[in-house]
Amino acid sequence: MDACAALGAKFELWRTLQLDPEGCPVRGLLDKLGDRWSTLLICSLAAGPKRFSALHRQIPDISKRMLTQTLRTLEADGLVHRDVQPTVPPSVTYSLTPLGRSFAGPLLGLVEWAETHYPAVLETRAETKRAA
Amino acid sequence: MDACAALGAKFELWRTLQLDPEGCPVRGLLDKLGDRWSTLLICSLAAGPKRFSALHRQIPDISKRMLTQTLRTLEADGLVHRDVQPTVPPSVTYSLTPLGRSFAGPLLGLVEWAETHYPAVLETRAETKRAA
DNA sequence: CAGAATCCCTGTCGATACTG
DNA sequence: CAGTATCGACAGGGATTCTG
Repeated sequence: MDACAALGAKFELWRTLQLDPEGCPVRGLLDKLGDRWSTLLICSLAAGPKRFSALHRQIPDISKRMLTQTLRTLEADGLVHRDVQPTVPPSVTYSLTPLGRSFAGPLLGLVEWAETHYPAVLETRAETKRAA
Repeated sequence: MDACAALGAKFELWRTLQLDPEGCPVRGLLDKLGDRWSTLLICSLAAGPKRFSALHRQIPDISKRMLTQTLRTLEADGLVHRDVQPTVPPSVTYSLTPLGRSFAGPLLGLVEWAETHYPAVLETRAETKRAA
């Protein structure tokens, strides 16, 4: 059975379970990880633990608000560990948990697919635009 | 080099390229595929071609509006093929393109990770909630 | 330094009604 | 059947300001 058939089979199974978010991992997890910043932060932290301001410098176009919020969500989901040193000024270091690191494999697969096929997608988009 | 280090290395590379969406596949593609419906539709179509109303029945809580819109985006990106039969009443069949099918592999990896680790995530979420 | 709090705008999305 | 059109609600997210 190829990946395509396997995916279809899984979908059929979820469907019989009403596709509710609690029971469907795709909806429960990918909804969260699918936002603009989560995956990017995981990629950044995959290179090693980083402090809040270091993360902010690496991804300049995220606001402090969204950086905080996204990190907290990832922490609540158990993918990221937040280490607070009670010094003055405070120093907070973020790192991937074992669970977060275990996510690197599947994510890398996705990223490699994206790198490989992104040119083709851009080409298709351009054609669609010309046709319109 | 494990997946985690590989991911970190890729991030470092993108960062030197300004992380702009045009040059960064993660931002250019996962932003689109990361919404609530795209991956679900790809899963459904992975089982085989389906007509518009069949897709709608399989995913009851998507509106016709979003179903149309999401399918059109996937078509514009070259992942989905739209086949219109000019009959009365019209019959439109959607299917995965070869590019779309090639996406099934990485997506399956993600789905399997989600299935495996979703219980742990739910547990962590529950703990966080209790602590709050 | 690492946020918390507030304001406000924008796009996203659902509901509904209509059409070829 | 397979959409399109329009409206309105709501939340995502940016900018700014304040704090321990």
